[in-house]
Amino acid sequence: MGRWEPNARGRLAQAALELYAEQGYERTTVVEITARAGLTERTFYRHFADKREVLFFGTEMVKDLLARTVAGVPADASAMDTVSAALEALGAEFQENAERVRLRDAVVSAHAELRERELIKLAGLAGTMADALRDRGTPEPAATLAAETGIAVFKVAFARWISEPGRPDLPGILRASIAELRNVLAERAPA
Amino acid sequence: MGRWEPNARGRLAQAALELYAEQGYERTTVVEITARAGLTERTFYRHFADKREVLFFGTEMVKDLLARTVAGVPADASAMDTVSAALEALGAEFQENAERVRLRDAVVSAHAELRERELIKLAGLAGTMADALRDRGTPEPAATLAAETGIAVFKVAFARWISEPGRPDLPGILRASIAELRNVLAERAPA
DNA sequence: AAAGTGATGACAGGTTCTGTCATCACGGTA
DNA sequence: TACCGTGATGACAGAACCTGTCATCACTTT
Repeated sequence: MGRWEPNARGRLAQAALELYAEQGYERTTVVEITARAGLTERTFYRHFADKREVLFFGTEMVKDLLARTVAGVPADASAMDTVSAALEALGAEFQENAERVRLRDAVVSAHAELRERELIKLAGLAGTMADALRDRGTPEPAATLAAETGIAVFKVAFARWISEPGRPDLPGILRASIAELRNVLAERAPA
Repeated sequence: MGRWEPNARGRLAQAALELYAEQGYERTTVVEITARAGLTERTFYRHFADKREVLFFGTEMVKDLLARTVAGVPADASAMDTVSAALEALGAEFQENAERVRLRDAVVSAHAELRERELIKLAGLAGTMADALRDRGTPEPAATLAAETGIAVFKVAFARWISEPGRPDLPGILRASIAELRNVLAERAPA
């Protein structure tokens, strides 16, 4: 496997995250990243589609986690409870790598270009969950609604988790947010 | 007001939409757009922050519509019913300009870069609605949850509206989607 | 008529990203 | 041992995006 220095991809990702955090995303050039990783600009673009993607190549693993969790939920669970279980599993994983997740979020949140990429990745996660729900028998539009709503709740809960460093229970915040959403939707206009 | 040829901004936006539709977004250069509009590349970037933004400069008007509608809903309406009213107002406006909306959606949907921009604009709309809800007295996290969830439903309903050219009632699809979401959330796991 | 204002043109230059071909390390095969 | 194939990397050219800067032009104000 290893011919030159091993793990070129990982070295590029590490160097990029460091430089983006140290001096900002915009003021970091791809040439700087490759210099720190001991590679050339052209090689960067062989591993990552563009300068943003280097922060998002973990998305496939997240998709797998969500799809596997949805598939593993007992068949008699409701669509939204299934989505909830998947998001809580993701929340637990974030929890375990809190430091890295928070650093990465700080970098991404600081730049509109990176937030855009984050949002389309989140939309992809919703699509993955909707597919997994349909595989379990949830019909449309319920599957897509549950998945998209779940991602919307995740965004809100994640933001709360980030904003409160002393409150570490992301899965708990997720459960509470979904419960709160049920209340918001159950509230109807007075007669 | 008008010195040179009038409405440079509008001519640029029109030329861009035409070219993006005719030959694709990626294969259209900014120089081509400005040539069709009778201007120079530098002037394009004085009117629009980048090559994508030319398709999204109507967002401010949409924000105004949502904020005004939320502010105008009777004070005793629930948060989600208020969001619903705002989205239906936006849906009605889309309905009135169906042809342009559909053409623009076809262009945006065809390119990941443009979808990214669309998603961050939608996130901005959610923020605007959350602000307007807070101004009405809705507390957090209910305001943000209602706004984000509303946008999630809008995405689903809009996609359905686009996919069914013979079903023109976007406000109706929005109402139905929110009702469906209430059902999805009310469904609980069996004891 | 002169000065001021704001939009546009012209030009240089940095950065991102792609296409293309050469080079290198290693593994297999005779 | 010698040869060849494979896949990753280096080297280089170039298009397109985007920005900074200054000059120019049309129109307004005094």
